[in-house]
Amino acid sequence: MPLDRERVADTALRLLDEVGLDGLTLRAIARELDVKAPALYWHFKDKQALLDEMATEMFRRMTARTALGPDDTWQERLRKSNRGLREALRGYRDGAKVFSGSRFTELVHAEQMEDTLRLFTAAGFTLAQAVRATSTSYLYTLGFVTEEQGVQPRPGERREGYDLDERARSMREFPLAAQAGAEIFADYDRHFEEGLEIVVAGIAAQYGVR
Amino acid sequence: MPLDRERVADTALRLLDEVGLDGLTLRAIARELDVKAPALYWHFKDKQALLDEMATEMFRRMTARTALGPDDTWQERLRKSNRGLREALRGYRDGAKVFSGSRFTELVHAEQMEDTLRLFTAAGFTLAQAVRATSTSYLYTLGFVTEEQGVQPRPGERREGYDLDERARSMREFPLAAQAGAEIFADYDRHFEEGLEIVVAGIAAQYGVR
DNA sequence: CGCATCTCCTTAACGCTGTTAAGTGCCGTC
DNA sequence: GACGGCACTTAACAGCGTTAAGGAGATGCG
Repeated sequence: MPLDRERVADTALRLLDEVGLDGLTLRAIARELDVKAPALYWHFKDKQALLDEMATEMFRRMTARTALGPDDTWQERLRKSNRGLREALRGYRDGAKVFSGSRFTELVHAEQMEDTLRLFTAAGFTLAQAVRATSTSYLYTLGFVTEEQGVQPRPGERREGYDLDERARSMREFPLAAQAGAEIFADYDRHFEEGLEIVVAGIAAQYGVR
Repeated sequence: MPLDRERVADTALRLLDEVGLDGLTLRAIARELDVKAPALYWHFKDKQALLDEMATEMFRRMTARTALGPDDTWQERLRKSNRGLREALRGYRDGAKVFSGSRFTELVHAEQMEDTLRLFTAAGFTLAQAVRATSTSYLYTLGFVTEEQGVQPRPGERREGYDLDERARSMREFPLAAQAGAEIFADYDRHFEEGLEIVVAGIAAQYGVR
């Protein structure tokens, strides 16, 4: 049974989660598929094309896992989709890096986008406002998870060199900044939600839609 | 006259802007400095340490270029510092990627952070709120420029494969999403400002501070 | 002065990477 | 039964980050 793009992307995603983006070599992926590295070039024109397919697959799994109610308020839609995005990115080591460094190989996102834009315009937003609202929250989430995974590559795992006590000690001349450490490098779940609420509240305030 | 970390980082930043992160090899940096690649290991323990120094230098130049008034309102402070951050990141090809993939080698950011947190707490925010407000805008900006540079590596330059007409054509089943293209992939300056205003308004609304 | 030490760099090499070229076996069609 | 395309292998290439060993020149010290 021959390979296909999907099986390669699936295996590559599994491996990505184990070894991270640096360890994700074509030879390692090929080994996992019981094949030699150049075989991958039959299915992808280069490594970036494979990464693109991986990002696309991440998005597919996100939409499959995230149930979006058709009767959501725009606020709930924004919360659900951004939580879903965060979970999708956190689902793999370096997920945010891979995702933001790639482009979709298909129009997988058009349908969800259309649906959300319809919901927003029906709620009273102009199209431009709807786009601004959704991208702003999207970009926040992307930035958030990128930084989060810099400290915490996988949920529960912590990269070395982020010792809060030592940070506080070295910053003792800057008491507020020192104290802020606990507020920055811990409890990502709560902090993500708080930032998301800021964006949601900002959209409501800025565009006068509730 | 021997090398030092600063001259290496400075040259590496210049080269980064010319050739991008993929082309930024130790051999190329060394060549630019009239030196062989292993010489760099006298000044940096590995390539990541050099990238860290580059990010630190980017931050230094940002603070040097961005004048922050001591009597700013918190809104003006947030606008200024995030505009400054965006310009700093856009100042180099792949600037956002390098920046968000690195960690500072010194406490360069503690002073500005302290100052901003002081300003925010004086304006009525709790420390936790101040941190949430500043990080949310920071993460938005980081996400924004990361995506921006994916399409537009340098101001005025455009990566291939982002043809708006072709995108619209392929999405003709999804009219809103198709139309949204123009709203997403052009006029980054205005869109950055609008997103930033959303975040500012959200902070005011969420924490009841004006 | 003479010898040692430290600084800063070179030369040579290692294992690994993405990628290309050429070749090989298999399967369906004429 | 020859042919052609599919899906892969083998072999190789240039270039990568990195390490080991060594060497020239300044500096310190008896």
